[in-house]
Amino acid sequence: MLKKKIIFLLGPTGIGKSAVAVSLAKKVNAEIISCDSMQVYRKMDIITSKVTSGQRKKVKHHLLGVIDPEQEYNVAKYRRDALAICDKLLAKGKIPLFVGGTGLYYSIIVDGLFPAVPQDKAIRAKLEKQLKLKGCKYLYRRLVRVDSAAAAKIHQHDTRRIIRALEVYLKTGIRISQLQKSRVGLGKDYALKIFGLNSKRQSLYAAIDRRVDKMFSLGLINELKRLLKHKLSRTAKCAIGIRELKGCFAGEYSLAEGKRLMQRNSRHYAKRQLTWFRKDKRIQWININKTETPAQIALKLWKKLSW
RNA sequence: GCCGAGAUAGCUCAGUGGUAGAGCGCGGCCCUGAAAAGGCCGGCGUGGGGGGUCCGAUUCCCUCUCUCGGCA
Repeated sequence: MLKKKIIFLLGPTGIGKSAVAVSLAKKVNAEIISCDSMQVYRKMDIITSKVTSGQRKKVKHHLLGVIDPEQEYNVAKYRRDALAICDKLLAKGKIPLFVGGTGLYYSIIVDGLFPAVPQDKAIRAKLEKQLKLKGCKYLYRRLVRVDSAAAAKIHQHDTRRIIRALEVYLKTGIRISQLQKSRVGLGKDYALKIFGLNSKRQSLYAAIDRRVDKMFSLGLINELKRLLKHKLSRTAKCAIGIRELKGCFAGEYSLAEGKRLMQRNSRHYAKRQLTWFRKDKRIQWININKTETPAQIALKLWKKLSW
């Protein structure tokens, strides 16, 4: 039996994935599923560089602006939502084209997520209180006692992961290091084609800087002022630009400085994305140069789509 | 032209008579319910050129070059 096809288009922020994706999707009768932790939010169009409504008319996009910024969102929700859409597309004969730069979201789609241990607010609150009172070393030592395998992988300053590992253990009595061994991805049942877009670091960084400039000319400030009237969830407020520009609004530094920080943090983010993707040997990398149009790049990808 | 200040890591600068550091930048890495988050690691640089003093100079002295400020 022929396996059903799924395509992934990955790459760092600002590389130009979105435009290429639209062009590719038209060629192969695909619909796009965003693989981006921030573009899921409503009212955050400019700040997250969502594709224009014009492009959305050409190809159907999923998981763009579907969550209110007051709501929290996370990997588990993404996996649930994305796979539901993926199934629907496959059922009607469309190819799902995952496009984005959130490495973890990509990974839990392709490789799976370990059995559900949702957050537990009460346990978290307790752990966070202990963190404040006794410091991260105390929590780390606790983790070493209950799950030394997890502790060996987590740095003692990485409080987020220490807390999660403890949370999982306290809630279920099972070690997170044990649970992490069982994950089921798509690879077995589907034919996956995974592309990564990259370019010279220098031109990537230049593109990122330019894109931030463009956000400002598109009305970033107004969008943000409107957005900040809402109480943002702790996930939504992580989008690059919010923290940076809040400082300007508070009069701590100039707008120019805020923009500089946005550009710098976006560059750092791109670098981390590349580190994440680099170790995944399934990705077929396409190096692009600035003279190529999205359509030309899409054509290149299309030619590599022999299933 | 004269007076003053300076010339040290890609940038801004600190410091010391026994061959150098900090921030930023930059690079590498980790990653399973916050992931655009969070965490870790990485600095041999002709200490502007030349000469002198000294066991030894980036550090003291002389000189040249350049930069900045002031005066003409």
